[in-house]
Amino acid sequence: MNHWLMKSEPDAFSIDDLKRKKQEAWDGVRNYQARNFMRDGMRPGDKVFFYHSNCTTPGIVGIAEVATDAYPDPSQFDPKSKYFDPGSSRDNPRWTLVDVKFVKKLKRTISLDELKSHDALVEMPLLRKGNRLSVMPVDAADWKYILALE
DNA sequence: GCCAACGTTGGC
DNA sequence: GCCAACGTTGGC
Repeated sequence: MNHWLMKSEPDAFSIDDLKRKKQEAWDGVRNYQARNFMRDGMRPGDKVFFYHSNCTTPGIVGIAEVATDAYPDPSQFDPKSKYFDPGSSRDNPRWTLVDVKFVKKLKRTISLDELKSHDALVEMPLLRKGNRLSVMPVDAADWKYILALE
């Protein structure tokens, strides 16, 4: 069982959107490293920190769960989608995704500022300088530590 | 809105 | 294979 962190801009798709829809295909990831984590690392049942980025208080706002194995991201084939990738084909899809389902909202946002204030977490990919990955692994120990902050 | 950091593209 | 140009991310 692996643990993950996935970023979303709440204006585009928030934890409340996931709560309402219960499950969602995590489309639009167009970064190879993030894709590889979803394709090669994620398994149904893995737990995910849902992170709000690009907002007033960036931070972890909830828990989700990987609901499917990886499969091709349909948006890459749709010329009308902003995620359309003319370099990809149905025979050989470039981008994959997983479905993610809602587990719960945290009682409060564990903000990026707060995470940064814990020496125990400085090695987290999320807190490393310049990291822009939208999908990344979380150590089991860090996962427990952060959950205990809630 | 700014800009640092970083990934991708494409000319050579 | 190098690297400049460009686009995107995301905190601030």
